[in-house]
Amino acid sequence: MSCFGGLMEEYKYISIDRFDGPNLSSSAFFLSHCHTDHMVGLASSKFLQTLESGKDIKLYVSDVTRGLLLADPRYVKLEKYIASLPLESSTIIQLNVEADQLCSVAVTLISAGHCPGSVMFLFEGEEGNVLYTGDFRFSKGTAKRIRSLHTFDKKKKDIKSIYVDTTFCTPNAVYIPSREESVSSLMTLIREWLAKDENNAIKLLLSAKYGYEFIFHELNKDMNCKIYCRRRNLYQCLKQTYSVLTENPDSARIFACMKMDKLDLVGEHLNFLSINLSTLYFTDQGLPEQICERISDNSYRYCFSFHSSYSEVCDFVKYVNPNNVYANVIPYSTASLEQAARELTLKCGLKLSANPTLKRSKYVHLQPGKVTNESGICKQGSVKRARSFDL
DNA sequence: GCGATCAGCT
DNA sequence: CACAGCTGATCGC
Repeated sequence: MSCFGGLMEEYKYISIDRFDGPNLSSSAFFLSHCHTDHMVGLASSKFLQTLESGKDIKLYVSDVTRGLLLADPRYVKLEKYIASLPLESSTIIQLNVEADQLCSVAVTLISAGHCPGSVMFLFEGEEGNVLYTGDFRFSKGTAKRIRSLHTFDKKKKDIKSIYVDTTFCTPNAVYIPSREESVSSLMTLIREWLAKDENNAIKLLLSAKYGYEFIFHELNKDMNCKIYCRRRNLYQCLKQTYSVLTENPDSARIFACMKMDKLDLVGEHLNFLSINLSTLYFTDQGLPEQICERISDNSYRYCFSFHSSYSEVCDFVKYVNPNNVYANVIPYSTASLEQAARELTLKCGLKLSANPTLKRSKYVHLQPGKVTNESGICKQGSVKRARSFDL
């Protein structure tokens, strides 16, 4: 769950993944992907007023994110102000920072492998090269294949700061099965259950709106059937996914449902096997290859993650070799963003630059959805100060 | 009656 | 179990 407050130490005139409070003074906005903890304030009238101020303020997103936003009535009114940027190609953005002060920054979108449309943002300009990862899932070795992290002569770019998805930066999540491993095992179970009886059906319990599309596609290929999804209409911009889903429960044997959705209307005559897709927290005693857990005869829990494991995050951060590391997420069993950044830094064996300005950081990182006043104080008193770790 | 916000739940 | 999101209550306009 993102705790990023929206503002970075560098490029203070832009906001990313937060659209409320102090962020409303920003001159440009970036949305990394369509999960609600990254969209706080996006549907608010205050944010719309900011865009309508006539200062040419835009919301920059990937093409797919734009399509997903516009499929949701809450965001249609933002349409005029949404600018989609291409992947892996640097775009120079001019910004009206103050009344007569122009600033420019080059931004590159990097596909983040978290959910449809998800991207990282690489900013390059006077404040140095800064990488905001958003949420991501990269397997080991992905970083060296990302062109925009390299110069034309294939040398690594110098990265001043990285703002990292530290969701699973905890010793319990050093290893998480790949999506392929998860889905392959999942399909065996589903195949067997469906073959047993023609009234047998599958209920996939999901906890996020987007991020499970890989499963839908693999199941569709393997079982040659469409997957029921109440929210199929949100996928209109993704023809492939749209085509493997159905809104008609009568024709389906596999039902993808949000955990809190009431499914009472669907398939009363069917004999359901429930599969809860969640990311297990692997304990020190747990077997790393453990993917599923049987809860009862007709209920399983399966590990499926759209965030990188701790070792995948380390592999990426080591490769990028930044001077400063900031955490965007407080991992389970970790006290603070600072601790998360410190531990990640140590684990990656990074040598950080001593930068005195960072010690005076006033940039608050917030718990999502808890802003109650203009000064950005959380209701629960959980204001987090962002700071990189100086060795 | 509407939108915004929040507690509670999964 | 903890990846994020929905429902329903309440408040203010």
